[in-house]
Amino acid sequence: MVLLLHLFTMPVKIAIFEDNDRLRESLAYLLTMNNYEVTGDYNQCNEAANIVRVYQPDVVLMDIDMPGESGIKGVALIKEARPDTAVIMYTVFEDDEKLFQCLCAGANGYLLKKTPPAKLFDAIQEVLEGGAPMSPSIARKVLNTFKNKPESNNYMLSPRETEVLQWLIKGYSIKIIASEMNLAFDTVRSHLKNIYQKLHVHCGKEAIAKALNERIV
Amino acid sequence: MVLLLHLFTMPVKIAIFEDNDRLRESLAYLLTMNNYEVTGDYNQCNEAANIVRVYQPDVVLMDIDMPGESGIKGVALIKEARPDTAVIMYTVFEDDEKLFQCLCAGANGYLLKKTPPAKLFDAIQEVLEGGAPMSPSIARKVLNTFKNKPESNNYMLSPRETEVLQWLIKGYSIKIIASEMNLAFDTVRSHLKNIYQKLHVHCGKEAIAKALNERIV
DNA sequence: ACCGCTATCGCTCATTTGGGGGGGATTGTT
DNA sequence: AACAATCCCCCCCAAATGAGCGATAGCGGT
Repeated sequence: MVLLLHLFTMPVKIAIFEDNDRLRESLAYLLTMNNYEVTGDYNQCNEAANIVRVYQPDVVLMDIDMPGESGIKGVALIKEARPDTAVIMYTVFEDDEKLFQCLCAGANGYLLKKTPPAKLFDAIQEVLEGGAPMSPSIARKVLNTFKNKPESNNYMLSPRETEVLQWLIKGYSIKIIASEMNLAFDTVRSHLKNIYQKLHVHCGKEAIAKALNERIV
Repeated sequence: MVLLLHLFTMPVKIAIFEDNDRLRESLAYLLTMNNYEVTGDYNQCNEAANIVRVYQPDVVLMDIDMPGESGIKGVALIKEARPDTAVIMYTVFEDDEKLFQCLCAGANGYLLKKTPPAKLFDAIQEVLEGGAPMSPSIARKVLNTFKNKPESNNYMLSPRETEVLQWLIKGYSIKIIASEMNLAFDTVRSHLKNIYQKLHVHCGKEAIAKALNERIV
């Protein structure tokens, strides 16, 4: 509701970071023609923090490959300077490495450059409404990170062993675990020995690493 | 390309799992009227595995709250029986718990029931193209899981200490780390001592737990 | 030239841990 | 009744580890 009012009273302010001059100017033109206010377009993002502080754009379109600081760093700068600014990545890269670096830096959306203009407008609208516009292949990658590996879980830990493991992965020592669970010191060790066997590891550190990486918790 | 051909030759097959009779029938009607082939609509998903094996739907719309097995279990069943079937959750729930359980089970999309029909068709199209349609608020939740906590990292570990820590979180022993890094046993121990101080922990297990949970790696 | 920091290595000592035994109690299955 | 699985407890020993000392060498900043 508030948002719609806002849209009627003043145009959406957008900043563009993109080092390809032609593309950047095309984008600015396209957005301006569609009643967006382009507060500025830049061919590098070294000054991104100051720019968003001064012009307070609602949305930023951010390329990744630019001279100077990369767009990934750019997102971080912007999110630190003005968290309310929504940042949509706009890039040709679709490798996991760059994608997840951007997401970790706080990007609100991730569009591939092959996105048609109509979808671009949709995306801007969506991010303004609190969404997270992503190109289909990107969204798929993101969801896939949640899928469990099928083989990972079944180590047939008994309930009690699972419980001990949960204390272990908090970094607690045997002695502490024993007192937390109201067990004898040697009982906990006994459980641990069985856990190590079932996980095919030979010390607590390996067990913690394996448990946390394969989410057996 | 292949996909478009497919669309022209035969309608998209859809199965619906939804325990609200009125809603389920409305959906089936709506889809049928728009040239989709509804292979079946069901008020519970206990037999989901067999159903998708027999009718081989391209897309499944899956509710969560149903009598018998929950829709979350339903996704898992379907994905195990026929991974090629795209499953779109269609539910009123937007709590993190259920959301991430569905994603872990392998859901390909997640729509809230307040989604207007037009968007529903868009979503079906998107999932067929290999995307991951999500309601805006859901997509935002998903992206937020990637954002780093800002305060977490800066423990001022030196480059060398970081390197030692990276070996440590793989579960390696001091002796192994020393040989991997071509260092003396006591040097590694020395680094570890400093790491423990900087991380405010007092043993390797705690360090591993902290490093993995706060992604200092 | 001095200082601080890091990286490297060394030495003790007490504690923790892993690996190997063993046994008894309970429960559910065959 | 026999059996397997789980849970609980105990002992011993060798290795790994944490904590406390100290030392040298290099490197950059003042």
